[in-house]
Amino acid sequence: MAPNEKAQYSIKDISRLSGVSIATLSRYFNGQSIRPSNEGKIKKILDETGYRPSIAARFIKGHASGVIGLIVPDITHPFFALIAEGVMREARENGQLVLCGSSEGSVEIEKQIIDRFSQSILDGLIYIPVAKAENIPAIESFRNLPLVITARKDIIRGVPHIYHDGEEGGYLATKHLLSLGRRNIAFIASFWDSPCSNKDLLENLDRPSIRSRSSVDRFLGYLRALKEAGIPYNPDFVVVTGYGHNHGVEAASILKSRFLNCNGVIAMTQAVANGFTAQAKRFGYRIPEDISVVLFDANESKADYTFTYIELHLVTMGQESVRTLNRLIEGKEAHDTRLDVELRVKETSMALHPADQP
Amino acid sequence: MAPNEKAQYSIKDISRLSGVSIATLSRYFNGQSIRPSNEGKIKKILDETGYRPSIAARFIKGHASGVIGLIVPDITHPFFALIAEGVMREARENGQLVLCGSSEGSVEIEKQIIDRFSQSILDGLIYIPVAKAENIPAIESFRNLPLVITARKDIIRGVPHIYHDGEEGGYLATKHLLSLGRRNIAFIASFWDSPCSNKDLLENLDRPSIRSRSSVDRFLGYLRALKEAGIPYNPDFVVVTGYGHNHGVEAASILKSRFLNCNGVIAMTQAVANGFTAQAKRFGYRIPEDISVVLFDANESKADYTFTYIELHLVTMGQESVRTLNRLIEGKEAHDTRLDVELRVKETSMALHPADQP
DNA sequence: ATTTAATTGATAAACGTTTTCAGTTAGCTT
DNA sequence: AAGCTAACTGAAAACGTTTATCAATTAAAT
Repeated sequence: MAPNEKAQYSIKDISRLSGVSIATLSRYFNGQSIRPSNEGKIKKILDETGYRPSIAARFIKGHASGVIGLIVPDITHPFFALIAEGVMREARENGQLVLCGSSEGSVEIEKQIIDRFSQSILDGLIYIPVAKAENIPAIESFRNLPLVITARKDIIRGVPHIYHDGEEGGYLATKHLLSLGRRNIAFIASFWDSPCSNKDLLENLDRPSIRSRSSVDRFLGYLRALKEAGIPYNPDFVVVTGYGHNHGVEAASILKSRFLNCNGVIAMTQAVANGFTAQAKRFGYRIPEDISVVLFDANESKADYTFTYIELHLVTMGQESVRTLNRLIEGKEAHDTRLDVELRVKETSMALHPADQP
Repeated sequence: MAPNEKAQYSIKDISRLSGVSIATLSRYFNGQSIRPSNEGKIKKILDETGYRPSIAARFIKGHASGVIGLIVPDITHPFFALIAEGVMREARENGQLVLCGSSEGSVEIEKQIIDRFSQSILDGLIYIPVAKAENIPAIESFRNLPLVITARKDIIRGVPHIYHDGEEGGYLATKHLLSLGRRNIAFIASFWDSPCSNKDLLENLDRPSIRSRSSVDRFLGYLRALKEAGIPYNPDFVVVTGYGHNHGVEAASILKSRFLNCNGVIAMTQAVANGFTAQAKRFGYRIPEDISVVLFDANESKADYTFTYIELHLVTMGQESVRTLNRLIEGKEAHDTRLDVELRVKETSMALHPADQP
């Protein structure tokens, strides 16, 4: 562990070079008003030296470091990358920096990251947990650290959560398919791991091993829309699987094997939707004529979506998380924020051919 | 700016509680051997208090902070997200943290980030520039900071660059299409912005406004493969555009308007490939029967690729960047690393129908 | 020219560490 | 048991900043 080759200048050097006292320099850097003539001298020397006060030294004295932490389950997943983008943007606009850790979907790694973060110089933390509350490791490490939980709800009591309305999303998606005359609507639920083998999500709504509420919430919206339309719930239309392309492929195979004459599908991600579509086409179905697909947004380029999707405003979610965190850092009150979702209809959305209507 | 509510315990408290001197505690935390009886006492108190030494205070004393910086042009682009994943993984395995900034493709924002980073507590920086060397802002801010440049080559003299062999990638892609009997191969080049309007890349290889070498390098490989096969270069087969789905769509329209009877396409990204495919299908072409597509990898889930692609080992690139940076931080020599690329043939790759062979 | 208010500088005490150096201990060897 | 090492220890100074104090200076208003 070699010593760091430290910044050349200290506040003492700047004082000497500019002929302005240390105290005044400190006041200048902390936004108090100083004599214009001094300000001129200081600026000149700052320009020449490129000096900046040391964040570390200020932090020791109880100043905010301007660094916030962000823990995401997987930075390569566009869903989290978009949130991260929002976090970084808002942080930057506030003059803050972001210390970022990707837990790669593992509780163990998440624990490691939290451990490291807790001895760091963070002013606060934005946390997207992999697991449910009871499994959150080292939760006491957060003791005195302002904390915001994002993209999850009801994880830790007394902590603000920023999330979107998954139930509404599921409802809008289902209602859209119904409006196209499609009544046999499959729901492909995605979980991080240990998916419940039971396809009937109704019986698993509160299983502690369920890694993400998203699918469950959306499923509740799906149920509500069906009920409103007077369509009885049939668990055979539910597939419980993962987030990837392969899971979409798998879901298509499973649904086919159930002989359901399904004509609408709700997928949690683009990857699942693509996998499903590829496989369904191999089976000879036309998409979207025979089966119409709706998915949930997680993409930097909305143009990539062929299908109608539910817009989740993920960048906004990231930004809002920082705003909320900064309220906490400033000692103000902060509360949960539920962001709205929106249905975005694409040209591929197609009414079921009248001949096929029941 | 409210003061941070600081960690409860300091090394003094631990000293008082354990009856061991501050100096010995410090030595203990820095891995020097201490008397077993003291070690026992210390461990007991550490368990009770959860105390960790403050990174900031250590940094002031010249210790490494264990924090490295990462600047990417766009964290939502899978290309960079994968590199970031590699960086974070390797950093974590070394007990380091990553301060991450996304410049959103803007030189201005990049400048802001560099500015903030330079007053921070970084041990070193991994930098994926948006622009070419002469446009890199505040380059002097790096003066004393260990620096590695990733996914770019020949940007700053004397600084290690970690990049992949773009020329070889272009060559492999082209050769693969040739091996399928396809000789009319289009090359869709992508640039961050201000693409040269001139479709003849040959005349633009050194334009300073070209934002990314990737397309140019791959283009050189394309030329080499054509030459080897004895096919004369025809600039009409080149389209210069951007990175998005819409650009793929546009490229298909442009190529069609040139009446080229193109039967192979090389795209820089999945988005471009998808856009191209969608539009080509609208024009009535069969993919891959009529036109075979090869693209360059930037996806967390390789299963998403329908098409044959060039594997870029982006996570490895991130990891290797950290390894190189750490050599610099330790004061050792470090040098450029060129990572190999590989051709991954997918089942959709299809020989041109004999009837269509020239 | 006088009053008032705003700014200044020297100094010193923090903040939580590491480092230096002189002093202490424990483990060996006679 | 004494002597000799080698390993360990503790007090205090240092790192670069902020903050508080207080007397001294400056600028603005009358």
